[in-house]
Amino acid sequence: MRITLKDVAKEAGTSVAAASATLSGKPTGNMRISEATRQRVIEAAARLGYVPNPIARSLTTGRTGVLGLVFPYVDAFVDRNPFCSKLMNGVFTEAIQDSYNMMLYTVRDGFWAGKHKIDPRVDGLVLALPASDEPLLLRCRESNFPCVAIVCAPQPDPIMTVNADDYQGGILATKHLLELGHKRIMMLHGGDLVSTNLPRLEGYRRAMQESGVQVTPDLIVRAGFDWRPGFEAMTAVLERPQAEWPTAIFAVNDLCAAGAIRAIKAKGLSVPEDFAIVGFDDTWFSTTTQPMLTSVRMPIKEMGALATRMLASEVNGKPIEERHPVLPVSLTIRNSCGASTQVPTLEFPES
Amino acid sequence: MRITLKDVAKEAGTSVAAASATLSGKPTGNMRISEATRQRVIEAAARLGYVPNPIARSLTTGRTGVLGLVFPYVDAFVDRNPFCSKLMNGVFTEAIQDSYNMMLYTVRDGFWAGKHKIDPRVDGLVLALPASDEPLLLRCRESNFPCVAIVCAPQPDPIMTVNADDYQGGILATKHLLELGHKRIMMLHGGDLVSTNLPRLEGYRRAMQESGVQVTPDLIVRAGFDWRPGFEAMTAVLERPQAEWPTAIFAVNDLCAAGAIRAIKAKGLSVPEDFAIVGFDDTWFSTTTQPMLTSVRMPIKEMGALATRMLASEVNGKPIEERHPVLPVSLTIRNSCGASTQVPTLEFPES
DNA sequence: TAGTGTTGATGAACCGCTTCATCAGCGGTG
DNA sequence: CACCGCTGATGAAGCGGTTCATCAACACTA
Repeated sequence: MRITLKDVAKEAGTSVAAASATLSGKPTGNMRISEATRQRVIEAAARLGYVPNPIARSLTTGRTGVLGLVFPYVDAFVDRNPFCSKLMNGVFTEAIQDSYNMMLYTVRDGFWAGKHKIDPRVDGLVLALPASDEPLLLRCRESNFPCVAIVCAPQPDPIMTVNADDYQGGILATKHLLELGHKRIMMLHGGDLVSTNLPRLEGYRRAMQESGVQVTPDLIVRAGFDWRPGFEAMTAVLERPQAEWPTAIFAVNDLCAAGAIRAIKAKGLSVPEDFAIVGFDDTWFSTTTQPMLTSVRMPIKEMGALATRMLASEVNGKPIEERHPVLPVSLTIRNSCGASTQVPTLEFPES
Repeated sequence: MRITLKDVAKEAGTSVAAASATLSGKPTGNMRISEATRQRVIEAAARLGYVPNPIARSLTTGRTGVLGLVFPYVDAFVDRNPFCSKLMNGVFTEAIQDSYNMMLYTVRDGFWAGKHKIDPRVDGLVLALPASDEPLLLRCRESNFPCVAIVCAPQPDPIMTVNADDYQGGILATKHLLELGHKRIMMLHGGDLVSTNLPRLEGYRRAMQESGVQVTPDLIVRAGFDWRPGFEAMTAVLERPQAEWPTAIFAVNDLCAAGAIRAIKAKGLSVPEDFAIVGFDDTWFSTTTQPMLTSVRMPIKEMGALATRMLASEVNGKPIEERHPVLPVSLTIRNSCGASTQVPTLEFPES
């Protein structure tokens, strides 16, 4: 049988109320506890090995000390995209720091969106939903439920958002290729269902335009955020007359870039000799391709951590300086573009 | 304000008890509800948009409908080992199937083991702890808390376990190399803190012995379950006189194998020409190395799913046929051993 | 002495749901 | 008619905490 607060009170010779007040730490209202009683309660609790029941506590307080993390259910994402684990790592680490537990949800078959309401067992939600039209997002807004969305573009209040500067990332990647002398730079983009796609594409366009390089429609090729679409799109490109080939490629993410590299190799061509290529995300994965990927680095773990911290603040009623931070990105130069800078040929996938 | 059961009862013109009985689905005890009342309650609930409060429900029933998944907090594991995400995927998918939610925990700095008791907000735990001396395991045993441990070697009841046949895996890997004509086969093992290490090592020994090949101590080299230890161990080996080099390597997992491959390439040597190499796990990661890894395939996702299913059964008091299943492994042949069989040179990392 | 404050503590209500013991009503039996 | 058994439903007691209103006791002031 579980030890309850009543047991502790009896053991300490006090009332349940007094025991509650001392053990929950905050003598609320006009509740005052003398040092003597406090000690007796604490000792009694220790003697009995008392552990408060968080469920009972939640019922009255309306708070659970649990945050939810919501993922889309896409195998490619959960199972095989290091972006996901890194994000989770960030969320998790911060949650522990803030003494929160994490509940995990996936949006699948309308699991969350349709049949289910927001789970009252969590105080708030971190939404890692790549699309901004996800019904769950709307529901959070309507019911004014504390939540912060990662990588789904800035949203109107009260939803908080955390994003990386995808637009700047697109510019960085493209400029790098331009500076290496490329003109025919192709973008393998991810389609408009994922909201980070657009700013990356716009960054690309902007950089091209600034350099006075024409962006013809054949340079904008639809691929996707995974390996296979990258492979297939690139394969299709290589079936064009050689004169129409690009000399450089900006892929919407690293998996896509890796797929493209495979397609190139499958044709007996090579990177960076025949095609320079830049990816996006720069997780440990970028160091596993051959050659290692030059990639736009997003502070993924930090984004997860920041989102969680913001959520914890919101839940605790603390003010939040910036409700829609956009984190800076940078370019990690490796070997997939043949840049003249000195780059490591041996780098460990640390994270 | 939340709609409560009382509201529904009032709206339907019945008692709270009747409303509860119909909505929770199981007219318990001698509770009987007429079809008419049942309908009225259901309609009232729908009209009001009633959603039961799982916290209140848990308080009385003692059940939460939540399972916990516990990971060790090792960056290499959570962040960068596809084994982890795949396992999580399996656990998750099955949990949803069984209408359970998942809570995630990590064991870090004695977070769980020391200061905290078992969280009563979960009905059971899936423990993905690589070591079998984890205090949390003991605590579960003592308190007879429903739990199933994955990859930490079969445990005495009441703890359930799910394992892959690591021993057989060791045999398969080693035999493959033996059949390719190798004699000097080295094992890069992972040290004895991780419990899957030993059976894999023993499988290796067994296969060697069965073929009458001597296992000298220099063939058993301590590496680890990650990239870097694989790299460093192999680098050290390559500093031995060439005559003492092995011709083939069995690495304790794929990350370790990948590290070894890097070490080999760093010396200007190549795989499989100079060294044949077999890994262990066979996640999508195995197809990203150059050459692609021949690897022992564990049914990781299935293990996660099975563990979860077993746990759900246990929690529901259903009988469990096999409390300590050991799942079969197989060998996936790719290009890292120069096997003569026809192997794909282009394979997508599906999972 | 009566009135006012302050400190320390308590009983009981409450959170929203489940469940047990009880009961009204009613038709069927002896 | 008295009794029984069944159906359908209800009130109230929990579950284990938190919190509010109340209060005893004891100064301290006027």
